[in-house]
Amino acid sequence: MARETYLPVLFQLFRHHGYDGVSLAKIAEATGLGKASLYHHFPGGKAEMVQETLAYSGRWMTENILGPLQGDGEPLERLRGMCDRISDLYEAGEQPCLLASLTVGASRDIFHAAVQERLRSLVDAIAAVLTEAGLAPELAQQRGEDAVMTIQGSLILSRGLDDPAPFQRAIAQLPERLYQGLPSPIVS
Amino acid sequence: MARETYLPVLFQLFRHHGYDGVSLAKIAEATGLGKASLYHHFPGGKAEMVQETLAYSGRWMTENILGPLQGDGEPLERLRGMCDRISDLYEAGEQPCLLASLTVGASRDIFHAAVQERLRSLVDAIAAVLTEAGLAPELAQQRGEDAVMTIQGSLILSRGLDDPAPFQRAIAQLPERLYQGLPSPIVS
DNA sequence: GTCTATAAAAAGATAGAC
DNA sequence: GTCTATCTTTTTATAGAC
Repeated sequence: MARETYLPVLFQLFRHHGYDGVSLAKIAEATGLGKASLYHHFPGGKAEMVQETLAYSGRWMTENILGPLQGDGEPLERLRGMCDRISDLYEAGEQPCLLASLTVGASRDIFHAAVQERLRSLVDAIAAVLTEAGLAPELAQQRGEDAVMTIQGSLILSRGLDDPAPFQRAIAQLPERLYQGLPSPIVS
Repeated sequence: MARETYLPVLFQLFRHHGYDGVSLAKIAEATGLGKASLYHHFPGGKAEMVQETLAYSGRWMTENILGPLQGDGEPLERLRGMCDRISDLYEAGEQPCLLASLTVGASRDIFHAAVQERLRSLVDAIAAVLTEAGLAPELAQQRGEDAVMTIQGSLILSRGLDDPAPFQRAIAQLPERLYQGLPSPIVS
């Protein structure tokens, strides 16, 4: 089996348990591979597994979020599409965020640069859409940050409360909130 | 030394590294105690240390946040005071949240109920202030949720970006945002 | 590419002296 | 209340057969 086969499993493991919470024994069990086989696919051990998992989720992000955001539909529609994909990624508020989980413990230092770049690229992509829609660049940047903090915060809250409603409501309101003060196209 | 002496140290360790990321060796080093001495103070081991740390931070929360929120000043002033204490707690966006760190890994299952109760009590306390100020209860509840998700999300973002500005801006804007649509008292 | 076996280190936990 | 010493289990990692 090729290593890509195991990336979805690793993704689930690391987003839920973080770096320190995942042992090779757990990975072996979840993948069905022996420990030695894991080292065959990932000679660098757990750190390399996380690196590859980050790259895997980064490809998903680029393809499903960043790409469409730079597309050519109406800006507001692109933001709505983004929220749909965000909801998919986190399964309507039931699943944790890999990036957030990696900011805890030993992994913070190891993967900080990668996490930072991923957060920044999402903030920037949202800001670019809003700028294109006519918002002042500085305000657009702030709203990009608002969007990401809303996603992250609503996930923490929904999972902490065991209630997906706050996440779902926040995501549903997000496009209009980001678009506040901008002319909605083709209202009539 | 009494066990309370070590709670601030444990608080820092667990908020930064979570449950799985903190070993007894680290705790021994940070507290200056031997492992055996730690078991003298906390016979239940690491799990009991986290329990006590949660209780410790809960007392701080009650005294500095929940109590003042139920006080008798102007509602808007109470919300501003809450934001000041929140900023203290997280050192203007530099420090992570214990509750959020405990939602990762093995600790999620163990401490989920405690984390849930803590989040809910903050949401409810904010909602109560807004209801008192004249907001419809359902909307007040949503804004309580918005407040907590903003705090959590801005922390993740600021620490992820290595830039305290998003946290500081979000916290600075929070009281007025929560108060939106309500009459600000004594404007003239 | 996967396995069994094994080694080396770290982590959690306890006994018993002071 | 703190320590040294020790034990057990878990974890990471590797060697080598198939």
